[in-house]
Amino acid sequence: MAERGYERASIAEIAKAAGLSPGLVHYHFTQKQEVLLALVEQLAQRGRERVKARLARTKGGPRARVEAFLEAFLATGDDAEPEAVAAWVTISAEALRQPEVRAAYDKVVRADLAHLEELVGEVLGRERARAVAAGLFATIQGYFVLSTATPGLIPPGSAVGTVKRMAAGLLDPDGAEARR
Amino acid sequence: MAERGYERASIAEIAKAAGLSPGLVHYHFTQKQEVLLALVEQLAQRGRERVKARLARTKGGPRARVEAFLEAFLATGDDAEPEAVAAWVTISAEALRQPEVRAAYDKVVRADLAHLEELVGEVLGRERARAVAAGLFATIQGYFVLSTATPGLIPPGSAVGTVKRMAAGLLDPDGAEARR
Amino acid sequence: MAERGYERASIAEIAKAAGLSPGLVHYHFTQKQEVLLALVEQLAQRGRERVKARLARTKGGPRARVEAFLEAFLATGDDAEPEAVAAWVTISAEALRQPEVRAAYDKVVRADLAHLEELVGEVLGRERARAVAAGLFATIQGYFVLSTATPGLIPPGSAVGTVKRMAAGLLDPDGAEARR
Amino acid sequence: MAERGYERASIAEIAKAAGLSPGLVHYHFTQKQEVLLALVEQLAQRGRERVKARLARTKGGPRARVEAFLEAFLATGDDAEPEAVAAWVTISAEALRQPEVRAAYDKVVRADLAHLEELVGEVLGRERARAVAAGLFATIQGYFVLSTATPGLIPPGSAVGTVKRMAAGLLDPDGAEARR
DNA sequence: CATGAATGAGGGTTCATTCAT
DNA sequence: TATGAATGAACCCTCATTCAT
Repeated sequence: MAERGYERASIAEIAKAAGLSPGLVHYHFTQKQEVLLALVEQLAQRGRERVKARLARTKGGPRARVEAFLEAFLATGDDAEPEAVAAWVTISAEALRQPEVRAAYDKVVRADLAHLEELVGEVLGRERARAVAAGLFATIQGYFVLSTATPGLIPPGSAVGTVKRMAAGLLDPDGAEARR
Repeated sequence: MAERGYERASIAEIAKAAGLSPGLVHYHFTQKQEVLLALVEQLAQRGRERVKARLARTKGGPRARVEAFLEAFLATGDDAEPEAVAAWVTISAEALRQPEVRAAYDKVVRADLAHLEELVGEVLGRERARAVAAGLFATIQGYFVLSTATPGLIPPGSAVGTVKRMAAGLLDPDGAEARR
Repeated sequence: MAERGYERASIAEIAKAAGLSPGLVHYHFTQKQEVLLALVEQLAQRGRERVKARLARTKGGPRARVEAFLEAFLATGDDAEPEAVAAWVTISAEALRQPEVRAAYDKVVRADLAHLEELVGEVLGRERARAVAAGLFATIQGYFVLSTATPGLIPPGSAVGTVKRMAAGLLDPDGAEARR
Repeated sequence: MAERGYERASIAEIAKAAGLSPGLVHYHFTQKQEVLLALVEQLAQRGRERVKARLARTKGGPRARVEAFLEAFLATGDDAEPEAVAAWVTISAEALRQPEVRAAYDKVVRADLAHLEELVGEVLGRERARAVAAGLFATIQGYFVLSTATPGLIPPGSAVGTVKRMAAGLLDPDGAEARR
């Protein structure tokens, strides 16, 4: 599904790639959609682990923790998973049409966003945390889309740095805005 | 295609919605894909006009012009076009798989991004403008995705304000970062 | 469908028998079920014509008209249509499960039964006509089933005569019962 | 099978309803068809018992015994088994296509019919008994079909009475016909 | 420029049946 | 006896595309 998209990934091909017979796929998954839902869960799980791992080795304060979260999604190192990113973009597109996919996607996004909001909340007051977290999260999603759909457009390696500067600006209590 | 997605939007249904016969659609478009490519062009055109209109009525300096650009994509007023946003998200997902769509998408994104980069360049030096513009553009794309795939998640009306604050932070010469 | 039954009559086979491509069958019939519904209509039409024709050439009184109706369904002559009978039995079985088929079947049966009831009503009072007509109609249906499912069981040619005697008994005002 | 029809009653579902595993069903029945054949036997057995029970408590003469037989199949009381009737209609439809089912169905019908013929033979001479019994049996089958496929059409409770009057007419030695 | 019937490949899904355990 | 994963054929249905008119 990451390679071909949801519709063009046929059950027959999925089965073949997994070394299964087409019938067996339907023995384990009632519908094709459930394969996608399972993928959502898998990616969500992997994402949570990445965040957890990054936070675990973060020594700094609240700001550093927010940055660790952003790095977990955007760092381009050995652990970058371009296929997972492509899968995630595919899922978000399917979430527009399939209610069940939307529900699963929504749940994952809410959980991640809640986590980021919590981290942001340690720096800012709660009232602004929601919008700030949502903005940073949107930036992550946007980088996902652009990095897969228009490869080469984003200056390589710039994503993490840029989003961190965005975070810095948003988390700055007396804001750049104030100084204008 | 905005409603059903590319694959599920059948030529027959498209024709019906347009008051045409299926055969006539193929008289004007060699392949189904061309309908999508035409949609890309249409949306791009509309987007350019929105930006142009916003910039035309902007009185402020360079910073205000950057903000006008951001507003053109994210302002939630009478001229909001949720269906166009859904179409755009669909297009970006198709760009992952179909080379021709990718090319068209890429072209549009590059043009828009170049425009934003130019506006940003009036504030910052050229060297940082690219990454900053890319970051802000990614945020816009991300808001597009989240607003259509998880409606209700983004605090209503917060997008423009948040992205403006992000811009302010990024455009601030001695940056919040510097003060840390 | 008359030959193989509803489930085992595949669209591919139906198409082939009709000299059509499978896709074309679905161009004219939304679902396989609609083919069956069309068959119901066709059989009903043919049935009505048979009754009409028999009644047209009947010279006798009300009793003869009832008998003409019965003959239209059970006479075993040149115009016997064993395949139509098999189709009708198949339809009645499908009517048990498929609501749409049931509705179509019900409509046809009600119309035929109403006609018979009217004919019977000319002999008996209205109040008993319903039950008598229903009984004779049931006998017709039963002969249909038995003649196709257990060929050779029914003494050849006995159906019409027997059901006419049944009718005579039921239509007899002072009934055989009375004399017991 | 009574609920869904033969084809749509999957082994998996049958197994589940019986609290068995699909594999075990095939341990006891070589083919799915055998499940249907077993059902035929079961229904036949139950039918024979019903007739036997009715005859056992019948005090009257030959005519009463014929009526007892008819009541065994059509009486609508506490012991009515609509599901069994639906099953029987299903079986008769399958008998049209599957030779083995036809054989089983044929055997059961012949046995029942022979019994009825015997009872009728005690009133009439042997030579007419066959056709009369077949007619009455056909009526029973027809009521089965109509009562399940078009519920509400047959005046409730009218079946037994009507078929008894039919029997009376047929069994009347100097027949209604004679008096016409 | 326009219609809409026609094609045929391909996809999701079901399911009787098998079989290792 | 019993399980339930596994198979693979078959089926209904969809749909982009073609084409005679």
